[in-house]
Amino acid sequence: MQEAYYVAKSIRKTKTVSTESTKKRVFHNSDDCPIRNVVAQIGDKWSVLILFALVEGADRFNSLKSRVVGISQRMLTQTLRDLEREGYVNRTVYPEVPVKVEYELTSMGRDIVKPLYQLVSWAETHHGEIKRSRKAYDERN
Amino acid sequence: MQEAYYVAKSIRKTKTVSTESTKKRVFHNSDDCPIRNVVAQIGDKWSVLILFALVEGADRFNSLKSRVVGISQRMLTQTLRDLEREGYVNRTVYPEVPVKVEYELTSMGRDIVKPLYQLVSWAETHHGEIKRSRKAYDERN
DNA sequence: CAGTATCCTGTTAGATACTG
DNA sequence: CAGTATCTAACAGGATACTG
Repeated sequence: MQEAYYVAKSIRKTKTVSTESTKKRVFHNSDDCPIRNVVAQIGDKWSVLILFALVEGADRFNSLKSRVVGISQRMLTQTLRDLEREGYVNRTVYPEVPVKVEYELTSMGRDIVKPLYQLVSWAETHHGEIKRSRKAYDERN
Repeated sequence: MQEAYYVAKSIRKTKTVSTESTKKRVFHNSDDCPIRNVVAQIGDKWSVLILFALVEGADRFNSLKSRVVGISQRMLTQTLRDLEREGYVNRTVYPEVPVKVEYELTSMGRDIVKPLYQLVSWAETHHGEIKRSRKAYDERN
């Protein structure tokens, strides 16, 4: 396992005596921790679905709205703005009448989709196992 | 890109006429969509950090509490329960006095950490780029 | 030690109405 | 068409006090 700056060696300055002093601490500092700062961002309710929709190519606002089933206009706007701000999505306005706005993945957007696919692929494979685990847990609790 | 059941071909039954009828729809159905159902679960504030802390081996409640910096007792309990329910974590009570409770990754827990590392590794690599993108966005808006 | 139980606040996201 | 603006309900999560 690689050692990252948000995972620092435990500086045993606390008074608690432990038999295991080799374990690392895991920080969540919002500014400097990629986990909270990057993963948590795309871990919201709609980001991944929008990114996956855009993998198939540039698309317009209302087309996305109908393809990302269940999303509200408000959340589509807001999540697209967030994704644009992060650098995953480009927004292009075509000054026609009526106006046309296209969203497409940046190179970084196409890039982050790869590890996301790994994760989603894992999730698909283990989805049944997870559902069984939940069911078993709920039955014994 | 693989075609999953949460990504279905667009059934063009809406009245809107589109020049691109080949794009897929992306569902978010909570019960059947692994994205919402698995990814969103571990996308909360503490799950990934706890999983990463447990990669180093089984650990006890209060040790975890000090290692996962900033987490409250309430959220540690709650997130551990969720992770246990999903099947990522095993909880073992040792009936000593005082009681000792150990948490450790299940085989599935050790397994999901792999794609998570891929994602976090990506995040580390691109963290600077993302921060610059945010700054640029904020300056022009 | 390893939690529960309460209370409380900020955020998230849906619904609805309106606009250049 | 592609959004804003506003209101509100639900939820996530922190602080604190208490317990087997």
